[in-house]
Amino acid sequence: MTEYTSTLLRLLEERGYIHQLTDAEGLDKLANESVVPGYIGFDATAPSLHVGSLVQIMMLRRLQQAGHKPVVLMGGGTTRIGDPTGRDESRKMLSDQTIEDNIASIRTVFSRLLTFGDGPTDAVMVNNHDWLGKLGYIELLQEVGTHFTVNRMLTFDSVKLRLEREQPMTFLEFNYMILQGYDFRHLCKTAAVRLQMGGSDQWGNIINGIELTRRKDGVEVFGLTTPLLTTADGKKMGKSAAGAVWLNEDALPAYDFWQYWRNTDDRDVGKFLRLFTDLPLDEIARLESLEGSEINAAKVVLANEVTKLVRGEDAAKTAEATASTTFAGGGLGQDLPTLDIAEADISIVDALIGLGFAASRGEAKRLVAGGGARVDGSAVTDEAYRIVLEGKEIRVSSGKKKHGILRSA
RNA sequence: GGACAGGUGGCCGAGUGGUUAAAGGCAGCAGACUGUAAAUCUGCCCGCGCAAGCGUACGCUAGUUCGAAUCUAGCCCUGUCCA
Repeated sequence: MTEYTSTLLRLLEERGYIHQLTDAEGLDKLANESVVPGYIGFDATAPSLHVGSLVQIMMLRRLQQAGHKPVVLMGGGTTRIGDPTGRDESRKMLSDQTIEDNIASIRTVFSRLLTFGDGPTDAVMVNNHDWLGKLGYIELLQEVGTHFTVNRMLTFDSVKLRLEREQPMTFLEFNYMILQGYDFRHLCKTAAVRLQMGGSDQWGNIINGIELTRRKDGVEVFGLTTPLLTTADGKKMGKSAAGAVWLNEDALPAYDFWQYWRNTDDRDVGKFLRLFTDLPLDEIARLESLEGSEINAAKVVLANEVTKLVRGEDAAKTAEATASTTFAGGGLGQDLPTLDIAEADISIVDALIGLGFAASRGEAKRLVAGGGARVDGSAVTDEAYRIVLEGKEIRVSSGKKKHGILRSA
């Protein structure tokens, strides 16, 4: 398995990115001979990607590190269709303006992790709406319609599962795989792209593009998928207490982002370090071999490194400082959520809501009744309790991990 | 267009006239134990209210009834089969 000779495949293999590969030998050879432009497609359904997409983004980074050219494909066109893969329900339609805005917002993350420019190995970003949007229906049918059989399309998991579960699949969505295949061929022709990467659920879509390119142009292109990333307890990555773990700063504060990684399951530490940081492998091996509570040190390193890559050095430093004063010192870190109070005092319930720890008064009261609310570290069980500020900063906590600051305005 | 089946809380899924803010499970939150981990156990889990209680909620609308998620009619949506 690990007999690769190219820098690219060795790098991807040893850091755990490879799940399936269409033609290992062929790609290995190609990567040794020339710069390989490779792309990954991203949906523009939200203004930010979340950690579920981070593997893919990191893979583009590895591609560049290995001396190749990353192509970021924004699905401005395909997002209008909606990828049915792994979904039981049709995606709601987004307006053109929303999609454009989302793409602009998502772009900021890539600029941190990839080097963009005009050079041979500089990253570029393209939008498939630029070509899919212009495509005529008859033209599309002629171009690709002859190369796809419905028989085969029905066997793809994305379609088959939906049918088996008796969930509706619209004709619109049914066309998604065709358009994605079209993308691959288009990029191969116009940008010499030879490789498409993606999550393991994208295997079928990727294969379509490969076959289409081979049949239309006789060019061999390659596909590579990453393993489906789950946390050790079997959950999909990317969800946390507050919801999705967004990559964009304005969608999730750096401190929360840092905390997400800090709370990694013991068993995932090594895997995540390899995938999501640039640390050398021997260093990672040392960190992941830490036993018992010592592994917490490795989690701090993980949180620092990932935050540094995605949010920048300053964000990582501040988040770590906040965490260490808050948890170890019992003090107040500057990165905690803060609530400015104009009055002399505030009820515990309002404070919890104001800090975002409870969505309603009832929820806040339940939290208090359950013994989960703390003021300056000591539990408050009286829901009528009022916090008196007296000009000081006061720490209010929900449980052991969520802390916030009250401050006199 | 026709026949049949179905649309319940974030998700899955019971429930066929009052005892149903709606069983059970999952997810989530909190407590205990720990290491800001996992596993386990316990509590909570629509909103407002200190409370009694009130308001909303079982696709939509209009009815029947003292009383409806449960019955009736129309409509919308989905699936399967037929045209």
